[in-house]
Amino acid sequence: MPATRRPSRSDGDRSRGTILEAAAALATVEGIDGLSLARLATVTGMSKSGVFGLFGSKEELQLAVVGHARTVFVREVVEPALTAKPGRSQLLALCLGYLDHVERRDYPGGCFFASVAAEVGSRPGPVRDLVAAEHDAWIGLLAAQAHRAVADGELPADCDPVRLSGELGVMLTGADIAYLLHDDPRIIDTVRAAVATRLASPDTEPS
Amino acid sequence: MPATRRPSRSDGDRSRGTILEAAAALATVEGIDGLSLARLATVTGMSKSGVFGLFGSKEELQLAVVGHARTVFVREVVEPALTAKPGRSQLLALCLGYLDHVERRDYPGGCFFASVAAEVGSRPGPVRDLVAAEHDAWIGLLAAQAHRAVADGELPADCDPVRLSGELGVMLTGADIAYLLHDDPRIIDTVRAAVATRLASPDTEPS
DNA sequence: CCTACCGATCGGTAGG
DNA sequence: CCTACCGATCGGTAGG
Repeated sequence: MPATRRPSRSDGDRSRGTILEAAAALATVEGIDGLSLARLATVTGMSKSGVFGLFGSKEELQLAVVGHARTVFVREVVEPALTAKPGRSQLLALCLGYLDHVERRDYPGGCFFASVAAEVGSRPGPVRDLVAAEHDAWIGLLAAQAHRAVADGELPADCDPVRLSGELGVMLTGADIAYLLHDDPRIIDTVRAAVATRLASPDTEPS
Repeated sequence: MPATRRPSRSDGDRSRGTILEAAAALATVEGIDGLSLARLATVTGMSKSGVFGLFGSKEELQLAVVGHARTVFVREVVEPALTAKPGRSQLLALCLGYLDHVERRDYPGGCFFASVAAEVGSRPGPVRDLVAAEHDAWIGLLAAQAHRAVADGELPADCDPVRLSGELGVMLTGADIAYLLHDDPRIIDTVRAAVATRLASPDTEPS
């Protein structure tokens, strides 16, 4: 049993991870289209064509960056909320976890998906499609807990889980962008309170 | 009295206007940093250095584009709402006017300020500062009507106009981005209903 | 306002 | 993974 490192995690894998971590953070500031192979090479100490070779094209790099950001989002926002009781509590924990993630500045440009969604939302292509799919998955997570909360009587029976989750998602994305623009934590607190209120009072919206 | 055109609006003024109109629309899709003098020259039929000369630098062009977008925003969103009765009605009209503006796709990339705020929010500089100032002015407009609504008894006395306007601003920005990403008008309808509900029910938020 | 040009940087390729 | 290179495009300048 030699002490040499296991081949199961190659240098290439490690390089990929290093690049993706730097790229995801950079993308929240410069945009996912503003990523440059040369800059990533400099940051990670590789050659430009070395970075290129690991991904095959800039678009493949961008798709890999979105996948990496998803992993981070699950770890930083979703998983901590899973300890809360399913239903209203977990729904609230997911929303507050998102706002904590933004306020913590896990990425310098706030929430990766809010930032990139605003950038690629009006630019059709595989990157937009993947970002939209991940966003749907996130809203679906909120909707599932909203549904459970209604089923358990924690929210009014006439509350539409899909509309409620859409409304919450909109508030969270908006909070991220307003926070970036002003660097003022009061807007995060305002949205924390608004989310809590929304989940405490009956859903009296007209259809 | 010769029939020749008045000198009060020079060719340069007209060229500026043509460029700014194209640039504002382009910026909502490609980003305000993605604007290129060469592309704007092609679109407007000028030479690249002709465009450059009218503004002096790319940054000056960007600042002029933000100013133009402000004019459009006032014309498309603010002014139509001013016919509504000051207070709760005008506050609602401003919010619904914003959502109409987004759904109408006055710009291909939705609301200019939401798009550009997400882009430059984490990038310090004059462009960010100007965008932030215009955003503040918009929220201030909402806050003034919220204040009036409270004073007139149209909203509960314990409703904080600043928090309410921040909350509304967040919902509107979030709606814009979600609509871009999915091209689904249902999210706009959901937010229309949420805004109406928010302005109809008491402000029961904890401080 | 134009043509013609500058140095820098881009994504990607050749060849190893 | 590397060096060396490609054609294209960038913001900006010179000179008129």
